Amino acid sequence: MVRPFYVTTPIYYVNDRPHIGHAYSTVAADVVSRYARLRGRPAYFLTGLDEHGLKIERRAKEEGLAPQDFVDRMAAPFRSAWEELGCAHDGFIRTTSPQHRENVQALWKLMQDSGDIYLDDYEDWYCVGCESFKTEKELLEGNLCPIHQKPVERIKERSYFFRLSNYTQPLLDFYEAHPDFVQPEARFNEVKSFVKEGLRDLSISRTSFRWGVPVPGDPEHVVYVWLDALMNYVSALGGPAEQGKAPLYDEFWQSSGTITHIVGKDILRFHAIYWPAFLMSAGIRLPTQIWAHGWLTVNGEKMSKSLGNFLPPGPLVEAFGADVLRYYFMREVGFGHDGDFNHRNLLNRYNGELANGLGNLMNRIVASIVKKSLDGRVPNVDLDSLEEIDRQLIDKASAASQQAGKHIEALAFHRALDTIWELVSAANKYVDSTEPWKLAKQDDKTRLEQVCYTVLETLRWLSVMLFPVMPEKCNELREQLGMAPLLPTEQVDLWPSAWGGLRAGTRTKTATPLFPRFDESQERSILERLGVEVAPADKKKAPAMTETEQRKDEFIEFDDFTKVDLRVAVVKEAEKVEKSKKLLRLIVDAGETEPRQILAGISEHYAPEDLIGRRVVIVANLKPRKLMGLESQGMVLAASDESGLSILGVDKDVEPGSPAK
RNA sequence: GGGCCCAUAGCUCAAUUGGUUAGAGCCCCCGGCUCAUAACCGGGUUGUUCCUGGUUCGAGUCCAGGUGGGCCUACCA
Repeated sequence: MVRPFYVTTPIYYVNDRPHIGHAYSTVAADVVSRYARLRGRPAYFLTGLDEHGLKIERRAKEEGLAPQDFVDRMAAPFRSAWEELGCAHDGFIRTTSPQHRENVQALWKLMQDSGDIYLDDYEDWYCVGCESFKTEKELLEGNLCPIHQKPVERIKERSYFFRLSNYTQPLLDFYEAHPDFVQPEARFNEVKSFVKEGLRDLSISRTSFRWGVPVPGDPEHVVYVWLDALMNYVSALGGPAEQGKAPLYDEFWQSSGTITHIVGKDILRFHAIYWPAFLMSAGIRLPTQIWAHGWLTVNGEKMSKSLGNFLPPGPLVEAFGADVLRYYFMREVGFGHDGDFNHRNLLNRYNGELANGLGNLMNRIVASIVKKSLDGRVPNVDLDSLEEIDRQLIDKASAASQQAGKHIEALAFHRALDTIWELVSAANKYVDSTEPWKLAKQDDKTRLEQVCYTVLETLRWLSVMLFPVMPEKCNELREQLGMAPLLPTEQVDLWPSAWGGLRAGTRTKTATPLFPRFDESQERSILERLGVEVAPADKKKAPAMTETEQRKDEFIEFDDFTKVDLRVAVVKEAEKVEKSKKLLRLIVDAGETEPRQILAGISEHYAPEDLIGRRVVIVANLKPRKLMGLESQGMVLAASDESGLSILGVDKDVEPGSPAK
């Protein structure tokens, strides 16, 4: 029950400034770690920064700074962002720290001792933005990286390799034995099917830049940034380098505690495949779970610098407060799904749930009825003499507490909050049904006290259950209840389970409403200040695609057909493409000044020599495309059925280049 | 090409894993209340559970096929 709990966010690349995507991951990690602490578990929450790599080295140079000075400068906004958001991390790892570098080298040696590292030549395209090699087929037209749309570079170097191929089966066995290793399940399936295809050895060193951790014993090489980065989860705790004198490492990694890595879905492969393989090789225990969450769009659009909707958390925190933003993150989108950050929606949830729901419940009881009729004090009631309707609310609270706890443990934050709001709603209903204001007028003091106590105690429960998500607001709520701030203590489970924790006679306090409602003009000015364009009359939801539009005609226009430039061409040369099963490389004369190179996937059906001299029909204006590193400047038409494939030709020797129509 | 996931009210999502009449929230309309932040409470409207078939006493749930969407992966010209 008191197993240690270790949760991490990804380490963010310092080249960026913090945005709500980073904030979302970090808040989630903060929420689970706060929850674990409330349950009395020792918890450690790690976040940090990835500060190495070619991109940083270059950026620093551009700015005329030493790399270390550059990253120092870029690190500051992250630290302050997490502070503003109330993310109380225990550790903040930076990959340039000596402790981290030592541990990366220690990991390297452990992997080397296992015989999993060897030296070989490597040549391929490299994208500086991704910090990774790209295969030909991934590249866009003109050798552009598909992610960054920037040119990749041809890099040939001697490189150390990790025998990832040896871990295909061990990984599959591990997945089999740990069916919850990756969440959500659909993502786990993707990981498994990727591994089942068989893994190739991984290049894990670079000589093309210096800004990284030197390979032990071969300082010409720098450790591959992903190996470097993944190691942070262990190095932050002291790691294998500090063997025997790293109490955090012993407590949170080497114990039987839970280790949860929260990651974005884009970096799942590194965490679910490479990282466990590295650890297996080094003989270090594996994490318990990798949780891949989705992406946030902003008002329905993908967040990007070029679109100008790159959203830093700072101004939002300023406008709404950290807890409101945290609440919105956790409430709005199912963890694991993609979601949308929508300002309008945030305001609706704020007014509808926080202000009208929870805030008003608190206000109507504490600042009004209890204050006016009970002298602002928690009444003394006999819990055994409560009425049925009181017990129903208590039962509801009990159920909510249990359910919400389970949901948070499963990182289903939206469900947890859903459950908790059912209780808020039930409590408001309870107040309406019991009508304490009438009891006050009727001088039915005993009943009035019972009703007020029941609501006050419900509020106390809520102040605990919502604490992981809204720590500040919950402590304010507690202050108004006359209670001390929550102080999680190891070995003590504070999660609500016993009714009656609120002491009779406690003096409640009235203060400003917890969540003052925004009226329309306030909403407008907030949105204006944030620079959000608001559609006047509820701009119709993204028009998506209407079903009717999708049903296109079965026919195409003649004009459509004439767009296709079909021509007769004569095959001049033909050869098999090396290492390819299906492709033939053809040089054809299409009546143009230069011959064309066309790749055709017909190698299984035609021998190259049988094609030379034949007339074929080609699509001449097809956009060129690279296949196996060779550009194909057109397409050879062929018909196929179960028995095979047959190239289309002409039955007279028409001139090369003749149009076909 | 191979694979995975999904499809439920106008929107966002539930449905105890095959069990009664498919439910919430938001939105909209009507009513009540007046302690409260114009808050709260009640009532009302909206469904071919994507389609077709199958298994079953019983299917939103399981099976087959199809359609549409998302994702992973691949030498699709």
